[in-house]
Amino acid sequence: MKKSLDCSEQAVRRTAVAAAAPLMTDDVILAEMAAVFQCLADAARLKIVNALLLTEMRVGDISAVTGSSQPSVSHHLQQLRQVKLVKFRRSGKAVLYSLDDDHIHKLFAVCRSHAAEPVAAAAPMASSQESDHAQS
Amino acid sequence: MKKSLDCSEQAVRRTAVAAAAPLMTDDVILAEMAAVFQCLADAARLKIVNALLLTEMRVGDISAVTGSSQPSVSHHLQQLRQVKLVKFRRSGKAVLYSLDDDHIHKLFAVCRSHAAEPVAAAAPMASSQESDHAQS
DNA sequence: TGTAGTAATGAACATATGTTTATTTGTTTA
DNA sequence: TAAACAAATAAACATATGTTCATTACTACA
Repeated sequence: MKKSLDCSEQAVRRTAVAAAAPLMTDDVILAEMAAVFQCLADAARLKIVNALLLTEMRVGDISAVTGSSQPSVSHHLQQLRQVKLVKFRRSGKAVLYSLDDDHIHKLFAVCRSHAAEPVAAAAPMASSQESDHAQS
Repeated sequence: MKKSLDCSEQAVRRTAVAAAAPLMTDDVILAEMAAVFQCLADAARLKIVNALLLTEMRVGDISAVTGSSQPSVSHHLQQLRQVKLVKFRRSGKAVLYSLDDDHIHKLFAVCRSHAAEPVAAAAPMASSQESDHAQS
């Protein structure tokens, strides 16, 4: 077990890993981020966001467009408000909801782009395991 | 109840809402997106992603850096692989994990930016309700 | 071949989450 | 002020999720 000026891949990695710890995002921020992603981790809420990408809407409209019940939409909107992804305003007897800032637009767009990506097109190479996708 | 060429705000909104439905993202894609966000909706997994933003690592390294148990990290990595956010390769007896594509970098960055945002800095204007944040 | 070292799997548990139903709150307008 | 409409709230239920502990499967190397 003697190593002097070890430049092996292992050693390089060890160094990188050691340097990683201090660069980790603060736990409080990570928790906030998790809450934001959590809000987007539901098809019903994504549908709501999708609807609001197009125009501001009343709760009832959203309910109609997405097919979720009124109380359900109301609950979802509250969660989305809590993480500041949507905001609302009153107009007459209606409460109009809309997306809050630009982050939500980006998150939706990037994720859709990722989700819509082809599944690495099952290339006809031998019969290597096609599960998941390791490489090498 | 007679309206001819109604240009009221309500009517304009009704039109927009009606036009929204056809523009909704496909349900299958939305489900995929929800799965992706779901993977990011956990502080432990976000911590793993955060670590991998910096360098590729072995499961054991990730376990050490994040403070999660080995089986827990392994489970999380599988979820992340399933939605193609991370990939892996073998190097000797180690299995090295890393982030798969650029989407995950963007998602993490945008979300962190959103989470780190100031809470609308409690401006000293009268004593309007400071809960959530509606805007008149 | 056999023994470490490393990662994946599986079962079980406690907790968190989304939906429904029923009800309440708050605005508007007649 | 009372009726009508719209949205928020609450309780309850079934389902999903993350963790732990124990065990199994690989891979490399002696």
